[in-house]
Amino acid sequence: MSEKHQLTLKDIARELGLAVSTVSRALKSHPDISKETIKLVKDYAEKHHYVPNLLAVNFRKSKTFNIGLIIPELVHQFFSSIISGVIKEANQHGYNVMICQSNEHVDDEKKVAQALLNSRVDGVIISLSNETDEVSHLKEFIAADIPVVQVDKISDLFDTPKVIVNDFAGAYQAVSHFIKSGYRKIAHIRGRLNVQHSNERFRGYAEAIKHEGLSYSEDYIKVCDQLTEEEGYEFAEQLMSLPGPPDAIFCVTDLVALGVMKYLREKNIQVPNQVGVIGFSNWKLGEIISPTLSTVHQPGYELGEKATELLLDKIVNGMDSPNQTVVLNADLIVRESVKNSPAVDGHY
Amino acid sequence: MSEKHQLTLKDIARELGLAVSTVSRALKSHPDISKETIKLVKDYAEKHHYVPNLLAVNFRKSKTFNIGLIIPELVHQFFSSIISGVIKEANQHGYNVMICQSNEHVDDEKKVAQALLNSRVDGVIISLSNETDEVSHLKEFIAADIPVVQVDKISDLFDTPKVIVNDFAGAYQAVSHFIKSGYRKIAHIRGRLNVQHSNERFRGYAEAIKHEGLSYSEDYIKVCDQLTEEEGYEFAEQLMSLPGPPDAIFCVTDLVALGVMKYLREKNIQVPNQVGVIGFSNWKLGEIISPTLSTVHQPGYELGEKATELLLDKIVNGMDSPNQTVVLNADLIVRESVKNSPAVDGHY
DNA sequence: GTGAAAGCGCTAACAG
DNA sequence: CTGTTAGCGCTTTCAC
Repeated sequence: MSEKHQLTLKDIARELGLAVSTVSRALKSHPDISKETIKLVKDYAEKHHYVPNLLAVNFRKSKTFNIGLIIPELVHQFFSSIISGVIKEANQHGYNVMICQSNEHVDDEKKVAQALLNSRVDGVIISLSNETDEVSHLKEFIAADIPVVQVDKISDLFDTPKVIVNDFAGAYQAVSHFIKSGYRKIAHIRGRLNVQHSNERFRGYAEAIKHEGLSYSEDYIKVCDQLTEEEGYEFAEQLMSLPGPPDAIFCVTDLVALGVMKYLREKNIQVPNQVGVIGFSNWKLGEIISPTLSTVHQPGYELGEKATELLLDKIVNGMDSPNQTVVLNADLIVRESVKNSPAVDGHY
Repeated sequence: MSEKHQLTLKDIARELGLAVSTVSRALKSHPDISKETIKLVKDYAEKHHYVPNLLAVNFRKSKTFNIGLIIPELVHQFFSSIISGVIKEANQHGYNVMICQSNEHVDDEKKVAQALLNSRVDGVIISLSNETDEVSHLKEFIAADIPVVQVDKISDLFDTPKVIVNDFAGAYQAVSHFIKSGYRKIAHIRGRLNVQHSNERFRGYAEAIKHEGLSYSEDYIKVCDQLTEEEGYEFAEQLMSLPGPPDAIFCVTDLVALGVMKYLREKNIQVPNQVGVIGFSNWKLGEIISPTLSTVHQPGYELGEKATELLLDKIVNGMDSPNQTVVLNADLIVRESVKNSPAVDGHY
């Protein structure tokens, strides 16, 4: 294998009988440099495959061109969509992404935050762990002049740009669709009371029902703790055993909806004719089961893109710009688990 | 906000009346330095939260402490498991991971390879795209003295350390299990003829059947092109319409198996009693459908860990060590889609 | 227009 | 044991 001493500015300068600084400026088409010299240098660089030593450039500029991304877990369709959006947007602007997992634990979150701080990332995007209820470890970034953007799972205690999904509108849309399709007794299996997502989805559910002049009984609201299929199954059983069982169930997430569908199938309750089901998140598996699951799509990829856009803006233009909160739409995807009444067809 | 000029070695040297080099060496407990000085310096550094400037260190050492990871797609359970393993192992040794997607296109693969080359990563882990049939773009890494490790989707044209899954043994295990459970007419929906995975799984199928003194007819072998649920459904229909339909179907991947199960459910063919089904990959959704799907687990996380281990070895110890190929086991996970004959219980 | 020189923070040979 | 010195490759004043 040949000697692979990488070509440096010095080499080019020597060969061309120029000064290093001239070569450096020529390569960036500095106005001071004559057209001829620029051409000369650029041609030489191209011909000999000059590649700037990023290590040196970054050192000189005190920039790593790395941004940190802290998410609860990597192996998860929603989060990997976010990651994908972040990477694409970051790479497009010459930045790398350092991915860290908190595993939904605040201790891990603190550890990786410290690591990112030490490795001098240029900025950080974070989606908070479920356990996180104070943000001192994140404020250290701000203290070190490193911008932060929060995405999806955010905290009001921390003033940064934020990108979130409109859970309220998504839920509202789902429940309205139930009503337009002829369902009247709509139950909701919701998530924990202290989680913002769950509260917003619940609010969307309640508002949609109210807006249509309907009402729901407290019996129709069930609270999931772990958001598992088993809980869905369990709560479906409870709901369907009520004296007046619901004719539609809106679930806080797809996995819970699958548990519900499993129960209904076992009891030979027809979906969507006897009971309609809508989930939330648009997991791949909703397309695969039968009947296919109607759900509310969360635009993970776009969340990642947008968050990165906001972060790069802060990195490039400084921390002083105002901290906006961007809200992306969560849209209903209608599949077989909701019946298709004529009243609805008219609308779409 | 206070001035946040980061503390440097120079600062410490000045404060302590020492030379910069002494401070540098003290911080790494160099044997030449006296215990007292070491303690003095370390205490000071600790007290004032000295953090080495990685940019400078890396520049000096010509090391980025970045490794590149090229995978076909991020939003995919198997690949995100690999990523997760790579990140964990890399971080543990002070390396970052730059993730790039080829989107299963060789053109994208070439582009990201070039980008990684330019950004001077210390090493690369790659899982080839389906389209990749020549590896000149990867050999450039070797020419630049950057070690490469291949994982899962590999090429024989490129001599590097490799980490793969024992597809043959996994398939063999699955089909043997069918036979031990009392199934005799076992079909196989396989993948493309030019894909190594598919061929190995087919070989495992064929060998297991042969070993048990059985045989299969060519009618029982179907070739999937896209590995979709639809193809599974389609081929299940074809298989079950044969004059002598199979009593078990081994599928090249879980998604195909789900298509098969969908067909069987619709035709009211009982799984597992009339027909047994086994998939491959251990996707999350196999646990959720009913009956739950037996499948062969591919250890993605472990693949990622092992590949990183091999890569770091090359990075640290140089490129000259021999290129080993590590084969990890793919183990059968028995769930409800295979009947539980007494003959089997005895074995496990 | 171009060149000379300084310096980013750190490491490592070399010298005492 | 510790200090001096040089230098990694690049950018950026400041001269000419």
